[in-house]
Amino acid sequence: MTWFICFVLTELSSTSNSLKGAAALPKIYDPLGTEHRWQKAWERTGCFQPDPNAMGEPFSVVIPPPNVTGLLHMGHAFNTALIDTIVRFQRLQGKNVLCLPGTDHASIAVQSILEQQLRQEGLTRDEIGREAFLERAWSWKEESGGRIVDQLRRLGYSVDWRRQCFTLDEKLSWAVSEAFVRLHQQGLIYRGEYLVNWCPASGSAVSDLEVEMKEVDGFLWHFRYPLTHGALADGTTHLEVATTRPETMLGDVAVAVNPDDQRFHHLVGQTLTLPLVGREIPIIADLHVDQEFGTGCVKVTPAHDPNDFLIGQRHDLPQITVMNKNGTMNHHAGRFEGLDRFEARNAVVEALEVEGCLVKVEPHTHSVPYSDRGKVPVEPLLSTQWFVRMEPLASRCRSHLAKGEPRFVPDRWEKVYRDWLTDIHDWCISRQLWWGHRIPAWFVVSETADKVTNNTPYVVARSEEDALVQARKKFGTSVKIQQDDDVLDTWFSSGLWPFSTLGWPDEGNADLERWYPTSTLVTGFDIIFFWVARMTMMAGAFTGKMPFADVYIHGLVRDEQNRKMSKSSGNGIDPLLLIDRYGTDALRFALVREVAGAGQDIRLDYDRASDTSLTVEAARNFANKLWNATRFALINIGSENISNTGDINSSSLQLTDRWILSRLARVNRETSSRYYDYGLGEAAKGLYEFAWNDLCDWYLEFIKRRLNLESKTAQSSVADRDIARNVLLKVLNDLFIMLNPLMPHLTEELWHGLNGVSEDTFLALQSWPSVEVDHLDSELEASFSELFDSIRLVRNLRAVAGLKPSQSVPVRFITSKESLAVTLDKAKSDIQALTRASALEVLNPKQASSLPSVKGLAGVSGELEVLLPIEGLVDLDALKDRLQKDIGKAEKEIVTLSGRLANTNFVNKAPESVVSECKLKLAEAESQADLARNRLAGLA
RNA sequence: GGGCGAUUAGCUCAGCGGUAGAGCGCCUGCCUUACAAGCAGGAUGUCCCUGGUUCGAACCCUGGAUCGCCCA
Repeated sequence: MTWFICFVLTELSSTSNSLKGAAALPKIYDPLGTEHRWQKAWERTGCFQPDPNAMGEPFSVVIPPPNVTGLLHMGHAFNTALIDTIVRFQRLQGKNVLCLPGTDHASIAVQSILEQQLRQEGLTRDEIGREAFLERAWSWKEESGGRIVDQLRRLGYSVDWRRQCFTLDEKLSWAVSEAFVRLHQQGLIYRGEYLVNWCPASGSAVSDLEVEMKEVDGFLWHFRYPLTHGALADGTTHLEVATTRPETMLGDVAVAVNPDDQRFHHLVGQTLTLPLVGREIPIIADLHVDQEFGTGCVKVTPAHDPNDFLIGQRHDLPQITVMNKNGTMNHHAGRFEGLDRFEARNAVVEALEVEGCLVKVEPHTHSVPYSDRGKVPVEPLLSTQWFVRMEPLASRCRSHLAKGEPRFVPDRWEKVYRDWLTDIHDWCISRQLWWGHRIPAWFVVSETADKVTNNTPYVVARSEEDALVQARKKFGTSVKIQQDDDVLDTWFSSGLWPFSTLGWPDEGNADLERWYPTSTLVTGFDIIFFWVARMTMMAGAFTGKMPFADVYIHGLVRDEQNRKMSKSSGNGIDPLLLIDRYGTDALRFALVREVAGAGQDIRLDYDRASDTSLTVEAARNFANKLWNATRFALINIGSENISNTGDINSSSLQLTDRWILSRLARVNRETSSRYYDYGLGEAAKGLYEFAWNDLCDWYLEFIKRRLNLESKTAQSSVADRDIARNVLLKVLNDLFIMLNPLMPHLTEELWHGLNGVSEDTFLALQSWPSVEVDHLDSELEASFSELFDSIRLVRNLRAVAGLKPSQSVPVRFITSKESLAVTLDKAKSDIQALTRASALEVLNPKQASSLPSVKGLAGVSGELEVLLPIEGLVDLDALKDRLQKDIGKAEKEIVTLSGRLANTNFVNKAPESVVSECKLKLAEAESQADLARNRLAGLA
């Protein structure tokens, strides 16, 4: 390890001068090697593998299993950063933490990869058969399925890799078949023929959730359907229908009009002759028809449209399917048989035009259902599938929700979840695929001539043996059974994830007893329905409990143009590229820091030409800042023993020590409550400010002279030096722990480097420091903020007057504010050092007026007047400008404040404190204006 | 059609009743022995518009605009 090598070299090359050795540490932190090294050490020592029997309140999280076919994208990085921050924080709080990783098997995605491979070899899955196909699938999974998991490791995820799960593992598959059997026993699973979303690309049914509506520019075709029995008395010879999908007209079984539509009232009950087909179809009246849309006449195709399906049911119409499952037309399409559905569209239109039935075509934008996975329009198709009856499951969830289970953060997502559970449709769970959990149902094919039909009886069982026993009991000893070919929706197994991964249905499993229900689920809002709701429904059914106490919903990472990152639009930003450039900790910190508004999407700035991100770079710079602060500590402390005279609870603490310890205690308290409340972004920001501003900009500067006994300006004793050293160590070590959840590698490295801890001891397993309430001192903090203003004022004057940094000049503070004078006086030597003052006086106005007046640099801030009594070599004009500006500012304030005080309503109705504060400010502004005017006059 | 969110400095976003904030970027000066991935100083805003409530509104309420998302 770099640190230790450096230390060893130090010891060898110079006897006791650790300063020199530490100074030889690189000035720039190199994250890559460091991060890799700690990731290996954590995994090698198994330090994130909890024991269910260990002490500590349980805290558990399951990670949203990424799809095995996936590659790490920014969404994973973001989700991981949030989960790992929470989990590491809880671990530091002494909880017995389990964070359980895994992947899901992604039926459709894997299957389409494999089928593409087969196509390249000129094969189809039917040709090689189910067994060979699955063999290929498993070997693909072994080869490529681990990629995303390895990528997750690079994020520094503190999960228990030993417990890693895959939805097709034996353990999880057992849970799936058990769940299916139990749901079936409870009458919550049924099989039937319904209109489902058919994805021709994957050759399978998909659920409602896997369908995405897209706005598409299409056309509205108007066709003329002639009346079967010729013209009516009023001259009507035909009806005009409008459709966006002409090819389905081959399956039309009726034309519907609104019963209230006077235009067509008299036609209801008549029949039309369907062009091209010649079928006689009725004109019916149905309330569903919108009179305003199109022609007011709707062609009804129950086998190819969800609304028409319902109309068909209401009017007892036949269902004529005109398409095959691969999206081509079938024999019901007559001469169009064999054509693809989109070719058929054109062909049908042409044919209708030839027959004189095409009235007009108008451009028309409408929404078309697309298959999420297949990226093609889904076809509503009649088919026999398995469904889960959702209402009973959802209703149980609604009762839990009424008791606040689970708790949504931010709470507005609760409504989204509840609304979905309230108007819920049954879930089509069968997929006509091979890669997945095969449905544990066996058809008794001997009952239907060895074929599976819609009427073939079936049994649902935990195993083929069981199935056979059941089948024999019902249908006699000579039955022949055959397992359903289909597999279950991947989300069916993902729905069991929080308990199947912990050992369910083995109720006595130690992990399950210890860590179920889990503590927090962290996921994006885009899968509330897909996954969160499915988990709560399954958990309710099988465990009687909600699977997690809290659901922390986060937004999506968007690209620099605020677009959702997606594979298809090719706008993803590769997190690994950013990690290579800036380090994992920088990426994690950047992502979390941006998330303060919980649940909001985050936009990551990114320059595609150079693969750089200023946001992540800023976080990288922060890491470097911490590295250098620690380097500073090492240079100034080295490996020397610190004498016990430097006790940080001693009464000889300096004011600056007490100030930083007060800040530390406050930041500690704020940070832990923010971590608890999922205010991760705020926690990150607070720590950033504390580390950079309080610690580096001020405290380190304050103690430089105390640490360096040899220096000319040193004014320190060994005891005082050691106090500063100990306070610095305390602050850094606490800071490392507090930052550890966000930047685990860097803080681990720095902690080891600073403390010389053995390699197998980890910061990640230490205890969160307790808040030292005795150190809290808000008055002191307030006076320090005045002190900082005073120092800034001097620096500003020096800058305005164009003094070189090397020019040392005397400084005179004049104030009538007693408390400020005291603070300034106590901090005299610090102020002198930080403002390069050759001498420093703190006077009250009376004392000042007794001194001979001098020309010089003068400035005013609040109730403080600063005078740098020097002449010559300064830019007087700039100084006058500055004073003029001060006067302007003060005068403007006087106008607003006195205006407010002149308002009797304000004085009478506003709270006393606000009014008196206003008066105080007015007085201040007035005196400031006076002082500045006097100074300006003095310069003239 | 129903619902949700956003609109604040050039950019990304905090703030959610008491004189507008941060980071980045920008300007000026500094290689000051922790850090130039840094230090010091500085500039920058009709807080989307509109009414209203209030002594007082970026913040609460009406109405509207624009952008984005979800559901039908």
